[in-house]
Amino acid sequence: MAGRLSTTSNAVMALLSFAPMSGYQLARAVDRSVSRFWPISKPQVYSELRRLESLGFVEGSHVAQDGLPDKRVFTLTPAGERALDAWLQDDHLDASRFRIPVLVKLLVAHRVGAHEARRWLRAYGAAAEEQRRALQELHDALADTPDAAYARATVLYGLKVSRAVAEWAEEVEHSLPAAEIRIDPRRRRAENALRLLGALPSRAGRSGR
Amino acid sequence: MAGRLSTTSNAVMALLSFAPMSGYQLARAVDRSVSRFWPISKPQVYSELRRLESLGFVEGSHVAQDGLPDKRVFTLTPAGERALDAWLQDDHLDASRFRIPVLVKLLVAHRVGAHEARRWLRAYGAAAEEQRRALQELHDALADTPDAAYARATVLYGLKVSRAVAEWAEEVEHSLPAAEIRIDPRRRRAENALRLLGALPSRAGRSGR
DNA sequence: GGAAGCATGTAAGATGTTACATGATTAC
DNA sequence: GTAATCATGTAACATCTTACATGCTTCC
Repeated sequence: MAGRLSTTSNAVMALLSFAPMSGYQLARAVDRSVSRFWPISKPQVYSELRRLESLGFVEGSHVAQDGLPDKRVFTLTPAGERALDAWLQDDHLDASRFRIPVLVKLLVAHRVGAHEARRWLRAYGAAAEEQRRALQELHDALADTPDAAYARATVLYGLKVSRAVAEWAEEVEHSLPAAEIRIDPRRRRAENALRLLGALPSRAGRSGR
Repeated sequence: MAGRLSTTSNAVMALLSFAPMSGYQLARAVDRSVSRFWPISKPQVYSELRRLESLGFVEGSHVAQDGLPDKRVFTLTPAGERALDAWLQDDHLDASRFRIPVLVKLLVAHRVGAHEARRWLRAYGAAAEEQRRALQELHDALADTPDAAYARATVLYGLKVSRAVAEWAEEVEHSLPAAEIRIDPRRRRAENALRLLGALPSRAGRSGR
């Protein structure tokens, strides 16, 4: 068992644990389920299937269809089930990753001024709010399906995070310095900012959020 | 100007806008600043520098040191500054990406049972709480540096998100079905779950959170 | 005076995305 | 009867990570 499987591989096996599927169907299932917190593109699904097949964790069988293109339907093998369960039981998992471009922009917002920064925040906050609304709806819709307990928990995660993000945008928008000199404050402030960065702690052995 | 620059490239330029740096210094600066919301590994920093140099956005100059290895110090060129500002002003930016392995596990938690799921949630919640605490400290430390307004805002983001996540873990941990049959409930429940997935909305043209 | 760590970087490979291909079926 | 969309997938490329290399300097 050399070389541990990625979260992506395991996500694919997780979906196949529900039912055998073709690559195309799998990609669609990803879209409706894990993509919210673990996106996998369609070609990526196919290459994971190739990898998993070569490991003996899934098994494809050719199915001719009429009217539609032939397909290969993949089934999780017993070895695949074991690998999936081993992953579930493994305590040492990858940390979550958050990548948020607005924050990168914000770190150099002095280049464009507070007015522009407020525009970003409004737009970003509105998107978060819209997201929150959609997830709230989904969460409510799942409320009376007891079998959906775990799925609902994942929705609740997104719901709480988007709420926090919307709040953040609103709060920061209003706390930004009201007026700001725009006529080349860059150099001076940049140097201050740099000194600041030096003072920030390193995240060398960081534990994921 | 064919082929837009990635957020990563722009993040590198953003840091260079503070001061010229070698690849090594840059990688360290990344670690202390943007890595929290936009991680960039060291080799990635070097390859971005090569790319940016070939585009004329940064310029490297050889510096001999004594005691230490020689280095190349990179400076943002005027064209680089323009590219950075163009990116800042561009409204159509990449969406944020969240990748959260626990949620993948949670979607198939019926395979291991609620007891185990609660363990995951406790561990994940504790990590989030620890993160929150560290960020709170950092946020407080920045409170009386007016120049740090934007940096503080980025810290506040992480702070609010980790607080939301810790809350979520706690709440879900306590709302999970108290007892659960573990003796192969898989197949039956799996089919239910699959039907459920089919009912979930697709995220085809999703707007980032 | 050996081990650990710093400062500088590269090579190789894994992971992930954008764009394309193809034939049927449905929508208007 | 043409345009869009579905169902199936592949090719080419971009991004990012893990592991390695090298010589100094500091620590104990």
